[in-house]
Amino acid sequence: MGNKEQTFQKIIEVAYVMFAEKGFEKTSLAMIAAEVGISKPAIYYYFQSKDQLITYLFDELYKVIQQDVAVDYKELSRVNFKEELLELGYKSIEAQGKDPYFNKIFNQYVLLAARDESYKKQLVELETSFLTSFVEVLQYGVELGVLEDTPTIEAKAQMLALVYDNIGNFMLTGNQLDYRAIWKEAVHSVIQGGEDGNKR
Amino acid sequence: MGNKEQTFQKIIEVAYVMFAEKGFEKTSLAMIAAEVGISKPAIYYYFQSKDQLITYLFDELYKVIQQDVAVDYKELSRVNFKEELLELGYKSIEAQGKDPYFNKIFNQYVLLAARDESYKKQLVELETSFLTSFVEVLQYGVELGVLEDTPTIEAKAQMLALVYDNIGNFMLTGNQLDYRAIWKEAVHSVIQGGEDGNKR
DNA sequence: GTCTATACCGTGATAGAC
DNA sequence: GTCTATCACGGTATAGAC
Repeated sequence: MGNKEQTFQKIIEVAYVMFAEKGFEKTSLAMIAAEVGISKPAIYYYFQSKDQLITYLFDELYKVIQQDVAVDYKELSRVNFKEELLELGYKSIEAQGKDPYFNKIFNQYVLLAARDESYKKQLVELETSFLTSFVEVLQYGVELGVLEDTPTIEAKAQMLALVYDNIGNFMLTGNQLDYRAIWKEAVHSVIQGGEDGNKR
Repeated sequence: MGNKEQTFQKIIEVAYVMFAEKGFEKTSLAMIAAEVGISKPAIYYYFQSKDQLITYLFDELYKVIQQDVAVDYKELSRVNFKEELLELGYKSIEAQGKDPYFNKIFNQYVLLAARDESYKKQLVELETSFLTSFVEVLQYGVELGVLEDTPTIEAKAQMLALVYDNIGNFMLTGNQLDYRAIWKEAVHSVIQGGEDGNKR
C-alpha cells in the first residue's frame, strides 16, 4: 500500500539484479536510483549506506537459504532412497540455469566474508547447516537400512556436500561438463548399495 | 638492475598483497603508490589502468597455475598409488594455510570471470586442464592396474577434482572441518581397490 | 514522513612540467 | 621516469522543499 513500502521494495529488487549482474562495486547508487526513479540521496532515507544495503540483501538471502537447506530429507523413502537423492542434485543443477542471479551474488558474499568477520560468521553458519543436512540425510539412510553405518559416514556426507556445492561454482564459470554424471558418481560412491551388493 | 625494473616489480608485489587482503576495489592506486614510495600517476607509467594491473597479475597467476596443474602424476607408482594420491591432497591442504593470498585473490578473478569474457575464457581453460589432469591420473591408475577401467572413469575423476577444489574454498571461509578425512573418503570412493576387494 | 538540491572528499585517469 | 595540477565520478552528509 504505502509509497514507502513500494520504493523500499523497488530499491531492493533493482539492487539485487544490478549487484548480481555488475557486482557491488561497479553498481553505483546513482545507477540504482535512476532505475528506481528517485534521486541518489533518497536511498539514504532507506539505508544508512551502500554497505548497509548490501548487508540487508545478504540477511534476506541468509533467511531463504537457511530454510532451503534444512528441509527435504524426510521425504526420502527406503525404496527409492538413491534415486531420490540423485533427483535432489539434478533439480539443483537445473535450478542453477533458472536463477543465474543467486550464485553470482552469493559468491560475492563469500569474497566479502574473507575480509569481514560478521559475513564470515553467518557464512560459516550456513555452510555448517548445509553440511549437517547432508550428514542427516546419510544417517537417515542408515536408519532406513539402505546405507551401512560406517565411522566415516560424516566424511562421506561432507564429501557429497562439497561436490554438490562445487557443481554450482563450476556452472557459474560457464564450464560445460556432464554435471549429472558427476553427481551420479558421487551419490553412487557413497551408496554403493542399491542394486550392487556391498557385503563384506 | 634498472630502477625501472625495480619499481615495476615492487608495484606488482605490493598490489598482489593489498589486492588479496583488501580486495581489488577497496585497494586504491594511491594506497599502492604510497606503499611503493611513488606518486599515484607514476603507476600509469607502468600500467595503462588499474584494470590492466589486475589483468597483469592474473596472467602471472595463470602461468604459474598452468604449470602446477599439469605435472605430478607420472610420479605415482603402482605400489603406493592410493597413498601417493592421498598425499597430493594433504599437501594441498597444508599449502592452503601457508599462502593465504593465493586463494583470496584467485576467488576474485572467478568473480570477475562471471562478468568478463576474457577472464572467463582463461578460467575455463585452467579448470579444464585441472580436470583433465585428474582424468589422466585415474587413467594412469588404470594403466598401472590399480584401478578398474569403467566407463565412468571421467566422472569419477571430475568428482575427485571438485572435492579437491572445494576443500580450498571451504578453508577460505574459515570453516574448520576434517578436510583430510574428506579427501581420504573421496580418494577411497574412487579407488575402492587397494586393500579391499572390488571384484564383480 | 518522503524526498531533492547541493556540496564534500576520495578515486581512477589525463596533460604537461621537470 | 616521476611529479603537480586538474578532471569527472563515486559514496556520503546535510539542509530544506513539500
